[in-house]
Amino acid sequence: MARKPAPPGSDRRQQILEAALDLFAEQGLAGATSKDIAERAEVTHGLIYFYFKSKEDLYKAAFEYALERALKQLDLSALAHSDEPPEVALTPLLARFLDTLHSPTLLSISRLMMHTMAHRDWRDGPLYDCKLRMRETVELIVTEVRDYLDRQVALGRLRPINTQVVAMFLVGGVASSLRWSHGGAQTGAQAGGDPQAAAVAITDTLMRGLRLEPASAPPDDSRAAPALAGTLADASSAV
Amino acid sequence: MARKPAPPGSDRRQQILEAALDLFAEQGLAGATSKDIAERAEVTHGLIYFYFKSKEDLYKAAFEYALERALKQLDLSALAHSDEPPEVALTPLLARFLDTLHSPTLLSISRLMMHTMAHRDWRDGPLYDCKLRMRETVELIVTEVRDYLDRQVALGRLRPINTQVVAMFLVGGVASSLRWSHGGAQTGAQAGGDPQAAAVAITDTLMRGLRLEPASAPPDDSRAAPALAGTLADASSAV
Amino acid sequence: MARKPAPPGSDRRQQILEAALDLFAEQGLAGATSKDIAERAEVTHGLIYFYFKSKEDLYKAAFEYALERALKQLDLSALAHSDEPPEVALTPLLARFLDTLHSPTLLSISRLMMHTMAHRDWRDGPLYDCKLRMRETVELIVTEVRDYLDRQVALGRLRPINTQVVAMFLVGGVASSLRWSHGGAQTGAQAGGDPQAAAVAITDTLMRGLRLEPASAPPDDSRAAPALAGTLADASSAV
Amino acid sequence: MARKPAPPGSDRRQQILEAALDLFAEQGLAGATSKDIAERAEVTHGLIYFYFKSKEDLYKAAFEYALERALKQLDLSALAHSDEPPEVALTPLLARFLDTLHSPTLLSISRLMMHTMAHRDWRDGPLYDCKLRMRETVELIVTEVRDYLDRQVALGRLRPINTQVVAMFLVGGVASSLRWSHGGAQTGAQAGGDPQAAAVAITDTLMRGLRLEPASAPPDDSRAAPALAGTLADASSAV
DNA sequence: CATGAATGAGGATTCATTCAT
DNA sequence: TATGAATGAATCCTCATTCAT
Repeated sequence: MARKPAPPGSDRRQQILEAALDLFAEQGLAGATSKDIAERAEVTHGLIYFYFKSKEDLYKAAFEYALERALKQLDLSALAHSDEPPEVALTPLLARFLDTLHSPTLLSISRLMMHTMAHRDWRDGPLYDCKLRMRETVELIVTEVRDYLDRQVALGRLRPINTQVVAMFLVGGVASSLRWSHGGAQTGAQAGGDPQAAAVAITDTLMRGLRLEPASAPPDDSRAAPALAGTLADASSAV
Repeated sequence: MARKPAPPGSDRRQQILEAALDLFAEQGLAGATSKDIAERAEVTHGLIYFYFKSKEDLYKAAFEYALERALKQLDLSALAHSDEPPEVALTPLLARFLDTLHSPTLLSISRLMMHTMAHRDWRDGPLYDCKLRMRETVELIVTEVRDYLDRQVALGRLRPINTQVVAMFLVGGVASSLRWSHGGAQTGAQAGGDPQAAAVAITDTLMRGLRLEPASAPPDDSRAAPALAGTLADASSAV
Repeated sequence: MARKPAPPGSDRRQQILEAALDLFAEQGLAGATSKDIAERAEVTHGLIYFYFKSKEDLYKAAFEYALERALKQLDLSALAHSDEPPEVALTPLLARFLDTLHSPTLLSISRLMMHTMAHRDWRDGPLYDCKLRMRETVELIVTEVRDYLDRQVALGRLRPINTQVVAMFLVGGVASSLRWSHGGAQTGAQAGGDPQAAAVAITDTLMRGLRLEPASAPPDDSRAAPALAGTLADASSAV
Repeated sequence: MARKPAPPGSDRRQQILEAALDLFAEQGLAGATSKDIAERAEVTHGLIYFYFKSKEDLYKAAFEYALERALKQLDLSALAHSDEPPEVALTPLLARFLDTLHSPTLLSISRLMMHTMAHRDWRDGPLYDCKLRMRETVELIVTEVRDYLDRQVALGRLRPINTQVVAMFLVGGVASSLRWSHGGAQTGAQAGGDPQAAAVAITDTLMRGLRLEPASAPPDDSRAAPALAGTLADASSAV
């Protein structure tokens, strides 16, 4: 008695994935029910188990789906191999990052990832795969940024600071913005602020601190720089 | 059938709270079961409902309990009214912050907060109170830091930058560190890194970017400063 | 784990309703357990919540179901607009009423209604809807009887007595029979008594008191008395 | 740690009984909780089990307590051995009966009895004792009324009708009034009007139907009586 | 492909009852 | 007498999952 013969061009699997993304983002793996997901996808809940092995499986699929979408929108390729100065190469990337995290369409993605991270998961836990995947991705991004910074240092534009630490701090600091916006407000745009402007402000301030400045106080730096290098090296693992 | 007469000196309510904190941190509100909580607290599950109205109520109580514990350990009072330079006043605070977030005893607290934030919660949702409480707390901390920075600016130690933005970035950036550590690893201590050292690195770098430096190139600054001021003003709401 | 594919032609919803009617009748809303209902309906308890929102909802549905069944069996339409004398119009109605109340199939219905009435229910209590429904129904019946009596008075067959009061007493008195039978015995059929005869006895006696009789009719009495004696004898068990 | 030393003159047992009466009346045996009863009695719930073996036991005690109170207020003694005409002996009794059932203080008693009767109870069920007790009591009342009617018949005031049946119908009919008031309304006085007037109307109408009228046929009655006696004997078990 | 009835384990919550104090 | 913390069986209800159609 399969009535609705599936309107041509409709992709039920996609609908389910999209609905799952939203609901898992709102409620987490345990909180979202398969019935609710089916309802939001305008599909009967039995169908979920045609396309996905289990709820857990659906979570993983939704996670992967979200991750890919976010990475595509982020477009790291612009940074790869770039030798442009930060204002040209880095700032737009950060702006896109902030955009990604705050855009209404992708807000659920960042929330989904927060749920994924919040979970304490043992090696055989349901979300463990997702957490591994996430770690990989963060490393990918940080590496890309670090490589860019390395090139800038080589070009003599930045002080020879520990680029790994700076990359992590940069990415982490920007990412944290979503903590406050999600944690605090319901509109997601409450803070209003133009992400573009925020990106400029952040890179500008940080770069100012990293810039290779001939006129800076030599005695202070000579003492600070080595110490800093050491601590940043250690700090890398903490960030 | 009330057998065990409660070993003297034991505080069952406390035990339950502690167990709830751990389990909610690990699994979230929906994922943690009252039975598991009772088991970890070494208490029968019926007793939970003697001390708490519902699982939700227990979550709120655990959240509040955790928040207070974290704030106490953070000890903001050291920063209040301080006119000491950043190395003396700010760095130890950040170090304590990082400590708080990473210390094994308080690791569950930060995870609990991630769960709280990850949740999309409507005005009448179960975790809404917690989210409000969290927002308040973040604001409290940021305000304290901003006030300190304002005083430093007044003393001529820092450029007259938008202190609100800087405070948010500082706090947010540091806080983000727990994202990566929790997101990636299972040991919680994997990143190892001395929080003390990380705090030094972070404040040092940021302060370097903010420092009022007589020797810096006036023409560059005169152009950069206004632009920066403007974007930071806008950015304040975004961070 | 959906095994049994529902024997064709079976109406699970009906089975549940029927079982619920029986058990709520026996034990009341609070006393009957959903597990027992499911068992009696030969259905798994989960299924109850597929067809009904809650136990309370099931109670209401069972109540409505019972009420409709009773009203159909009562068949008030025979009385409506009738100008026949009481022996023809009223007595069969009462007989059917008694039948309804005592028939083994419908015994649970009357018990269910007693439970409903016994409950003290505030405007938002679980059984309030049922009580309203019941009041409506009683009023419906009483009104029908009163209208009939009004017509009889207009035809000069009865004294111009307060027909509302008489209608209520008639209906109430007959209904009370179930109080005693239910209150006392466990077989439900113990009182045995032919409801037909009881109905005759009751209308006969009451009508004798209401009849417009200038001079009591000796010939009528001579015929009535033996009949009365017999019917009252039978009725004794019904009252 | 027995703090409150029980104000002298306070009878905790009584308080509990009273509270139990109210709550069992409102919710039935299963619906009322011991904690609620304790609260209404302004007593801790542990104390209930000092005075009563179990909730069931408390129900029985409350039932007995209520029954005695109702019987006292009914005061059957006025009818016993009375040779007064119905208007003098019977009508006031009915009026008191109606009063008892409707008086706010005793409303809970009648409700408690409805709960008791509504219950389908097997020989070993929790309320079985109460149902037996109730049957006894009804028989007691009916017998008293019947004996009175017998005396009236002997005095030649009433036709030699089956007095048992009449007594049952009288008591049952009157009792039914509470069905409507409890089932329908909250004021208890909605339909009924003045219980006094109702009592008059009822006895008047019934007596009019039973009165010995000069023209009635004696021989028929003499034949009817023996047959009647037999069937009535059976009827007794119905009460 | 799609449906939705059916299952049953599991989870939150209640509550009668006990008992050390 | 009186208290109230503690227990645990029982209850209502949910929900992931299956499968005949």
